[in-house]
Amino acid sequence: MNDRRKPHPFDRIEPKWQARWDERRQFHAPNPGEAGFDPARPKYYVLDMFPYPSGAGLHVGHPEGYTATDIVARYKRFCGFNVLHPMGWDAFGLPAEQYAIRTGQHPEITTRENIARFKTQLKRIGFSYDWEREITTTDPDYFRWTQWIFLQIYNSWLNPETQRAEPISTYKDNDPDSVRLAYVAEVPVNWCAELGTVLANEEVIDGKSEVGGFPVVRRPMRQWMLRITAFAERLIDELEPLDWPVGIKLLQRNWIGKSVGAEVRYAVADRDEVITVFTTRPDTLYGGTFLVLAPENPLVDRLTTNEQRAAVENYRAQISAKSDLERTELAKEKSGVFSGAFAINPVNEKRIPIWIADYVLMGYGTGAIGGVPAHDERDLEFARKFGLPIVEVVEPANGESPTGFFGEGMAINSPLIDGLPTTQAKERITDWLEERGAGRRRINYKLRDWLFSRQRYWGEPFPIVWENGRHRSLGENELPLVPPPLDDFKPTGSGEPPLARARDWVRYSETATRELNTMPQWAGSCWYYLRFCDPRNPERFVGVEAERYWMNPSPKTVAQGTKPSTLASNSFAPGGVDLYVGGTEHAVLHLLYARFWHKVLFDLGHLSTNEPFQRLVNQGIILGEDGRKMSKRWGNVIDPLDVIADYGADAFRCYEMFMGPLEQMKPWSMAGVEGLARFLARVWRLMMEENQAGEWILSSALVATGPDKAQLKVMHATIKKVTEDIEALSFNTAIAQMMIFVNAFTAVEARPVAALRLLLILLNPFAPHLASELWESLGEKFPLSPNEITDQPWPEYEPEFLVEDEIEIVLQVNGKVRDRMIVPLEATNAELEELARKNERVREFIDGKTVRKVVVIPKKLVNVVAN
RNA sequence: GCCGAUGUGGCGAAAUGGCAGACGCAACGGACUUAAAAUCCGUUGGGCUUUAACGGCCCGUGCCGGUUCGAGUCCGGCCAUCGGCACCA
Repeated sequence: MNDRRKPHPFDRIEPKWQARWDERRQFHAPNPGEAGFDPARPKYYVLDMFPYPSGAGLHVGHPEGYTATDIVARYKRFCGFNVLHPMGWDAFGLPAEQYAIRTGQHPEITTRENIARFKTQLKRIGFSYDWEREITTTDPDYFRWTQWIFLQIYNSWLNPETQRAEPISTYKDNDPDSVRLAYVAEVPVNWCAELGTVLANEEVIDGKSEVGGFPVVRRPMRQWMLRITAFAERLIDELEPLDWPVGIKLLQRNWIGKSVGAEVRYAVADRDEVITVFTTRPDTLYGGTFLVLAPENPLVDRLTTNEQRAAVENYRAQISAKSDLERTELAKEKSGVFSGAFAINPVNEKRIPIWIADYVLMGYGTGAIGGVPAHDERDLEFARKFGLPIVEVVEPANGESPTGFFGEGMAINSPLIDGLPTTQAKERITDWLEERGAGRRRINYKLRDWLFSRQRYWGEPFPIVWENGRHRSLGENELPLVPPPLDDFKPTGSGEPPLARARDWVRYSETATRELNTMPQWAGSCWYYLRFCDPRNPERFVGVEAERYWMNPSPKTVAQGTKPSTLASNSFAPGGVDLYVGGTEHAVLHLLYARFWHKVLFDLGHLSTNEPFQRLVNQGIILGEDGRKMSKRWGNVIDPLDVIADYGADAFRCYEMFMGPLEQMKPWSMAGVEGLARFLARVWRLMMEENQAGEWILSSALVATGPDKAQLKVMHATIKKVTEDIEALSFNTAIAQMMIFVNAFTAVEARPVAALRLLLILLNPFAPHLASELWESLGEKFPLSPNEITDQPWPEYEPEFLVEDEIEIVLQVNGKVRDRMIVPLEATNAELEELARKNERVREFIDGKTVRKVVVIPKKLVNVVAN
């Protein structure tokens, strides 16, 4: 590789332009009110999911999305937009803390080093970030506002009347702590002993921690929770108008998991107790032959009869000993125990047994269900195992057996609703329940409240103190609350967070102590896109004017016709980041959490839009050359800097985009990079040649004369294709078109400078160093004022150059291509048919047959149908 | 099990229902060179066919069927791979 002559001097020109861009503050986007701000320009906010600066550095997967957004950013600047294109660091996180535990090196040092490495890599790729807006979530100037936002959440509640978050002061009942959007609860949590911390459900995969793969067990602990469930409905509804991939919307909807149904109250026989269950099929109530409680349900203690107590306790002990993993692994076989108690089915007054089984989850619904074995797969399995009665109450339309039919049909054996189809039966029976106070309509969500505390050192401390067993918030003037210095970052092992070691820090006053938990890593990434709008503001998390400017659609963009929303809601205010690109791994959690925080801040009047990200695109994973996922284990990880050393940043960027559609998973190919390097070298040699001393000088083939007709056609076809493809993020085909352009101009001896200049503008977003350098070189001999590529407008194509005088018409017989002919553009359909019928090849194939029909598609083809 | 995405040459991939395989990689041939590299020009889905020559014919977009003058594209049914969820009542 090294002994090969470099095809063009990228190693010289790339650092040159990168330095120049820095000196000129080329990509700094001025805010309203700042010097250089031009209110006439529309804005465009294009954002990458900012990385966690790991010790391993970037691999070629990261820059795929970054290159895509960089192309869009540079393109939009040519189009006259004021472009916000920032980058920063999601720097709190477990790896730095674990490294600190192993080595004693403070996570701050590790983090700083990792950031430096990442930044070097990103700069070497030539991304046009506004580095003056760089932010780091571990910086006190940043996390003071993370803490401030937490206090906003802590000090508000969701008013059920308005369905909007309001200051807690508007809550008039006597226990505000019971409705705060941030609250403390004793909840069964995922405790990971190895990591010494609790984890969110989402961070637990198959009963093991997502980080490290350590075992996780359920255990009740006192934790901070965020009331995201209060926003479940809005998180579903307001997803609708967003320009996101349908698959991601679906993933979010499924995660929230809305179920519409009814709550049914069962009186317990001979006891003053009531069991409430949730069902989506109230129409099957007559088929309910038993109730099942989750083992953790507190009712179990009160209902179990003395005869059954030993058996029940034994069962509960078995269940609690199981990890979540075992519980799901053993899910194939139903287990359970009879409580000894009975309930009364409200629709028919029948006594039905109350069972306890772990297939009923405490965390969903009411932790109790009505067993309808005929029409629920799980209940059927359970009933068969324990010999419980099966009553059929829904008849399928196709005449199959009702038992084991789980779909919708017609109600039978149900006096109140017999003969009704399921939908109506549900309505009727729910009305009946509501009239008698035996139940009511109810919507349930799979989404749980967000477990927000972690027992870690390397995270944002909670701005909370405890006094007399109660929590209260710090004042805003006490922020940022910086973590205390520590030497020992290890978990204490008891579940008490490492911050407990900082005795002096913990003591807030004579009578008050600080909260010891820290926030999860998600916290910093929930609002970073807002801070980018105004990253140095010392007064506010984001300035009012900056937020309004960057987060709302430009008037021009709106005029261009964003579709009016179908959503008629008082909480609807369209806008947000114009383009957000990142991996699918954040399809659910990060996006859901960020949307939640955004809505709280919007409701409280701190923001002007109700959603953070208007348009979302997921880039696909880049696999190793062996087709496997890139990982240290397979030794197939590729470092961008190695690629750049051999082929240059421009070739790297172009290859990343040429590999295939952005959203698709695709394997890396070094030979492919070489191909793109060759393409760029061909561009270089269109304009440059070597003199006898081996120096690059302007090519003698360059001419000041205008391009000819054929050349104009290629030029305008390329403008059209590249422009449309960038808008559609189809970068691979945009590059293919530029290759066609280059191939066309390689073949000619006299190359019009105007055509080459056009190419350089179109190529600039993809290969900015090369395009800038060549543009500058052309200016030496062919002066232009102003002679700066970035001062050029994006070219517009003229359709007149694309139309031809003559066009090729395909001739088909029975749908098969048999010949083609060149005809004048203005040829009529009748003339085309006439020519087709006379065509020798066509006649050959219709010979001896009868022409049934002739299909003429103007400017395209003639199809003669004959048999 | 449920939901979603994807299936096109040796490889990465293109194709508003209208010439399948643009563009690139790899391979092969040629020019330049003492030679190689680099560069430039050409060939390259499969099969069949004495085509003097420009060639010609058939098949081909995971499989089966349908709609249509015409299907990679639309519809129905399968199969395979990948991803997500997974006792959510």
